[in-house]
Amino acid sequence: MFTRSEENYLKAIFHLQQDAKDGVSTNSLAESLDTKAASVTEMVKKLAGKNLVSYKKYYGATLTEKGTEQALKVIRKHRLWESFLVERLDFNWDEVHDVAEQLEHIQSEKLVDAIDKLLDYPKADPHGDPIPCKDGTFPKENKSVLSECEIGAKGVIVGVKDSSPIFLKYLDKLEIGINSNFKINDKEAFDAALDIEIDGKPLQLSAKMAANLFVEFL
Amino acid sequence: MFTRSEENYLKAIFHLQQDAKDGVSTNSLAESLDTKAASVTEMVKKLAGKNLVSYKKYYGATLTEKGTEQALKVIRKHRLWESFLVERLDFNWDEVHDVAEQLEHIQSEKLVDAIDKLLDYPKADPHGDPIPCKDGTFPKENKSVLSECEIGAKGVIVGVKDSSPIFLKYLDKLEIGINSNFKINDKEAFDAALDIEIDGKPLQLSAKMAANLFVEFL
DNA sequence: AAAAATATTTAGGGCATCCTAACTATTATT
DNA sequence: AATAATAGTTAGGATGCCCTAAATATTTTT
Repeated sequence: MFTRSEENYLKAIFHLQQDAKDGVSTNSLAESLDTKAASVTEMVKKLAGKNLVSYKKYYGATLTEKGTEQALKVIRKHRLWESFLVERLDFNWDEVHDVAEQLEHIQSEKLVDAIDKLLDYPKADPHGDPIPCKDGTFPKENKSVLSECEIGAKGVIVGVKDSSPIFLKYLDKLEIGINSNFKINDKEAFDAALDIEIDGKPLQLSAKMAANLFVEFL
Repeated sequence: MFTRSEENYLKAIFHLQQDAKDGVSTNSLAESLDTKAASVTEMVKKLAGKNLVSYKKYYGATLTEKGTEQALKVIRKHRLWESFLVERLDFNWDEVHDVAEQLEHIQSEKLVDAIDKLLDYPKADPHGDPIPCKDGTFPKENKSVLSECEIGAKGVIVGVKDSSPIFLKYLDKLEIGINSNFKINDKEAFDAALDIEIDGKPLQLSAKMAANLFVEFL
């Protein structure tokens, strides 16, 4: 139906759209796809021709409904495969991304659905990112950023904002993971570091760390 | 490491090499890859340049050791994925081929090995084809073609020669599958049809059917 | 062994995706 | 508002893999 390249562009546009409210810029797409602006312009035109994005010269691209649908299918596959790798094949959460980037392009609805069923319809991937439902809707989420929580807040880590291996491995080292319990004891006035307990163990978390952890309250 | 197209060529050459003892012809490759002879010539030259096949103009192609190794890796992946689809995702044996054709190109040794382990190191895929070991050797096989067995022979179906959905579905209809027991009661002089019992149920199998079933004796 | 049939290769293009370099539009600075 | 800086587009070319048509080699037939 769509080429691998087209799917990658749609996915990238979808993700960049989440932050920036206007059209996704050529340069940001080029950076996120590790390609050059000229290639992006070309592809975006092609996608516009297929009614997957709407595109106005010099003003960036936005996914159409059709494009969003397709992007979500790819993201769904990516996150389901990541879940499968961790849940069933004992991959660590910092080593699933590249493989999932390949697996997300496998064309077989039957296969995705079977993986979904095998995992008992998971709501989130190993990084806590929500897995789109078949119909393109997202499961309801209710998460906050740890750095924005009040002193005294208690809850559970439910996701990471940054999924880079370097961050994930650091969390492993600190024994912080999805489902870890936390309680914020204090926040340093100087650098906004948190005095926090994770699964009962007290430690300090830098503001940058805390800004990349999603939590839910108990 | 290698492109999808290169991998497909290597695999096709490997399979065609099994029958024909001299080099694999341009035309047979073109047919089996559903492409044109001119494209084959071009690609075979490219593969020869990479030392994956040895090629003499007008006399066909043969895999080098390096090419064989690579072909076996792809075949291993294909057969492991087919096994996974049937064993863990409840695919039927007639619907795994196309998906496995995609999955076989996923680049991740860790992934293949994990699937292998998950399935407890299977020796054969759902069609009874042997799964190459990691080191490129094949598990020992000891199978015969049903049509060449003697009257009175007893044993177990262990594989199919033809894996086309049309044949596989027909076998399903007749309730013949891998591990079915058989006993040859008679062979018709006229058309070599077999009077046979499959799992105790007597039926007639045409010579053509019998020629596409592999068996092992008890 | 010459002619006919078949198989293979070469020549010349096409399409998808990428690239660099040159040009143009938009945005930021003064 | 003019100029400088930045972002985006266009032009032209490269690569990988495919194609058709024409040329050539091999094999089969007579």
